Order: sequence, then structure tokens, then C-alpha cells
Amino acid sequence: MPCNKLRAEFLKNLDESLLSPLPPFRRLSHGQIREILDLAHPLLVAQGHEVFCEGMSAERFYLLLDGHIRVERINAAGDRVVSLHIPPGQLFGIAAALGRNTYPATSVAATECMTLWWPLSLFDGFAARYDGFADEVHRTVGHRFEEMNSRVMELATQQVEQRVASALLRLTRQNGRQTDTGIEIAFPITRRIISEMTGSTLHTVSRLLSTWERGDILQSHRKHINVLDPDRLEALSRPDAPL
Amino acid sequence: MPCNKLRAEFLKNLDESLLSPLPPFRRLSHGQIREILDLAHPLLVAQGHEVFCEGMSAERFYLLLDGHIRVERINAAGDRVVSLHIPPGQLFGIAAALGRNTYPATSVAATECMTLWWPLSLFDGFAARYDGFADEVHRTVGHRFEEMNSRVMELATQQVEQRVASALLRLTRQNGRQTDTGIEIAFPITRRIISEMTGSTLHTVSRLLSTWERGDILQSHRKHINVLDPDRLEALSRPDAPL
DNA sequence: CGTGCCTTTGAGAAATATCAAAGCCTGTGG
DNA sequence: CCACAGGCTTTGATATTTCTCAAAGGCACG
Repeated sequence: MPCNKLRAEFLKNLDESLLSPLPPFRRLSHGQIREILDLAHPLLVAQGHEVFCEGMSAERFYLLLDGHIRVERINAAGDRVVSLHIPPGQLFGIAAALGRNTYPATSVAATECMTLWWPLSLFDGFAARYDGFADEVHRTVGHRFEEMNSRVMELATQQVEQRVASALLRLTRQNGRQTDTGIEIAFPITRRIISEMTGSTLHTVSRLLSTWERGDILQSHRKHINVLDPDRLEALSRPDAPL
Repeated sequence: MPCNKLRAEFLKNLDESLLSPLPPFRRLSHGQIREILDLAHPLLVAQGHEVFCEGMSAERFYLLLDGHIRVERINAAGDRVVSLHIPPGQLFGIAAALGRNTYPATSVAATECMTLWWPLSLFDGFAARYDGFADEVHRTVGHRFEEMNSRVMELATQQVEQRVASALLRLTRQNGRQTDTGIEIAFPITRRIISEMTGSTLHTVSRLLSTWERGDILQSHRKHINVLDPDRLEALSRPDAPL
């Protein structure tokens, strides 16, 4: 269990090298990282539990040390839409950078997650004081914006098959783990969740995955997906490739 | 350079009061606004012309003084998707705030547009020096992010009728002009553009508008749409309201 | 060792796109 | 001043994608 190891690290007081390779802190001295760590609060979140909810007052910002976070929203009719999966090493809950004082979406631990958080009041200070932090926050916002934009494009112009293929590819790229036969999505994921990522239904997703499994594009079993042939999946995801 | 002379002339004639009520400059003194104006370049964009294109190096940021900007992207298959309409008084082309060095989308003048622009190199200085500017940039990014998010939700969970109703409501709220019978969208807009905003087709949009016109929810003629009964449109836009 | 989620698959229904055609404005150039 | 071209709009008929409904088996966890 990686998290147990991390908990051990906490006991011996969080090594600076945990943060120093991460983009928001890359340009900082060990002394600065020590300062930042001393202000941080560790928080372990069990699988399936919420870190914060849409609409909550945004009193903290977070860094994901280990695990995977799923970002989701629910509309008035109760339909859930999954916006994003956040891999380890990234900041999240950075509503402050969007000029907001509430969180725009809900964060759920897709696997057990080790996080650090700081009170929002420190955010501006970090941005002003630590070289590269503000830049990285902007870049993160920019990436998520870009991702949002791509989703809109896909939803507006592509068919379900292409959208599901794109979603799987994105998951393998951003949240994948190399296996000896392919790239596996690094957290448990159901047909239902994929349908919530793609504006589809679990039935349609199930049919697609079955077809792709018969074609040796991927293997799937009970919340696990291992992509064997990303190139073929990529071909299926292209706007002009029906078959 | 005669051009510089003209520019100086133009900017001298621009009254500080043109900028002082706008959110990014609201907290500034007239002296500060004068400084900002003296650094600005005016640009008049004819209807239908592009201000900048997706992928271009982001060397400027803009303020829209008058007119309406349409933000759009084109996918690999050539399908156009309209992301946003920007009303007068807002900043745009603020890729810098997203940690990008290229524009993420294309901006087209939906009506003739009066804009000011500044070289990107001034952006960080503005943010650091002028109280409220950075905040307002963040808020603007936050609003656009929020809007993007709503679009994803709508596309993923709602039917075309509801999406078109939502799109029209948003246009009336953000880009509307009060008339004696209702609220008119303040720039020419075709069925095709509405379909590109909603991931639909011009045929379906045309059928919906015809139906709504028969029901006295709106009036429409040749690129003009006047919403007579926003409440009924709002009801049609709700996730659970099929009829 | 049952209960609840996860998954699969079939059949039919519904929403919406596509194809096709025609009328209508509007601005342009003769 | 008129005629025409090109984009805008409407509407019908048909096709297709994808959802909805239905049912059943499997796996995991308490």
C-alpha cells in the first residue's frame, strides 16, 4: 500500500523531496518547501469519500500526493456528470484562482487519496512569494479549461463511440499505468462512470467495450480496463472514422 | 509615423470615463486610467472579421469597448463550435491568465467591434500594479470556466430543445437589449450559429424556433430574435420539462 | 449465502440527423 | 432600377443513432 508508506513518511515529518519534484514547487529551495510543509495539513480520504462538495465555501486548497480524484457535478434532474480525473502531484480545489469563493464541483476519492491542504488565506501569499507557484496554478487552470473545451467539442460534434474512445485514451494518458500487455487505467472505473464522462448510458458503453474486447483493443474486467491497442482506439476516436 | 499620430489623437479623445466604470478598472484613479489608455492600441474590427485565430501566438490582450465578439473553434472534421459570446466591457484574449502562449480559440466580430489592445508584455505589470485588475481577470476566467461547465452538463444530460432554450436565455441575459415587446439578442444570429452553440443542426433549430414563434414565446426574422416570454423559455430549458 | 452493485444483451421506441426541395431576403453589379 | 446569386429559412420524408425498458447472470462484501 503506497498510502501506508506515505503515512510513515508523515510520522518522520514529511520529507521535502516529496514536494520538490512537483511543478508548483519545482523552483523552490528546500528551505521554502519546509516552510510550506510546516503550514500544510495532511488529509487521508477513503475511496468513495468526498473531499469537498459543489457550492461549499472554498476555505482550503489541496495538493494530491497519492491516489486519484474524480471531479463531478449533479444537475437539477439528478444526473451526474464527471468533469475530470486528477492524477497525483496536482493541485485541486483552486477555486481562488477562478475568483470564486465556493467550489464549482464536487471532488470524490476514486481511490484512497493522500492529500495536503492549506487554508485559502495562504493562497495569495504563496502566489506572491513562491516563484513558479502562480504560474503553475495558471497552467493548471489552463489545462482544465482546455480539457473542458475539448469535451464541449466532442459532445457537440462526435458520436458516442468516438467520445468513449477519446475518454478512454485520455484516461490512459493522464491516469494510466503501464502493464506488460498495455496501459491500465489506474483506478477502478465502471461503465456507469464512463457514461457519465461521455454523456451516454452504461448500456451503450457496455456494448462498445464488449465489441472492443472482442477486437482485442482492450481487456476489461470488473472495474478494470487495460488498453492493449491505443492506436486502434485513437483511430476510433477520430471525427471522421466510423469504422 | 502618421499612424502613431492618429493613435495618439484617438487615445487623447478617449475619455477616462470610458474605462472607469468597467470592472477591471473600477478601482483605479483617473491618473492610472490615463496611463493605461496611453499604452493602449485602438482597433476597429469589421463585422465577420477575425480578431485573432486559434493557435496564434498570444501577443496581445484585448478589451471590447463596443460590439459583440463570438468565440469559436473548429475540429478536425471541419465542424465549427461556438463557445461564447462576449459583451462590451469585457476583457478577452487573456490566454496569459491560463498560462498559455497561444490563443485557445478564434475570435470573430459578431458586429462591428471597437477594441483596445495591449502587448502581452504589459499583462503581468497590470496585474501587479493596478488594484482589482488581477482579481477581475480571475473572475472573468472563472465565469467562462463556469459557462463551459454548464455547456458540458447541458450537452451531456439534456435534449436539444432544452439546450437551445438555455442558449437563447443566456444570449438574452448576457447579450440582450430590452425592446418594448421583449428582449432582443443584440447582434445578428442565424439558425446555423445557434446550432453550433448547442451541438445540433440548423434544421432542428429552425423547427424549434418556428414552434416557439407560433406559441408567441419569441419573434424571429432574418438573423433577429426577440424573446417575448423568457419565463416560458426558462420552463422549456429545465431538465425535467419535456413539454 | 444473500444483497446490492456491476455487467451483458436483446427488442423496441424515441429523438434527432440527414436528405431533399423550395421560397425568401438582401446586397451587388450590370 | 432590375435581375441575380448566395446565404438564410422552412418543411417534409426518411434514416440512424442511441436511449429506454426488460431481464438475467456474476462478483464481492458483509
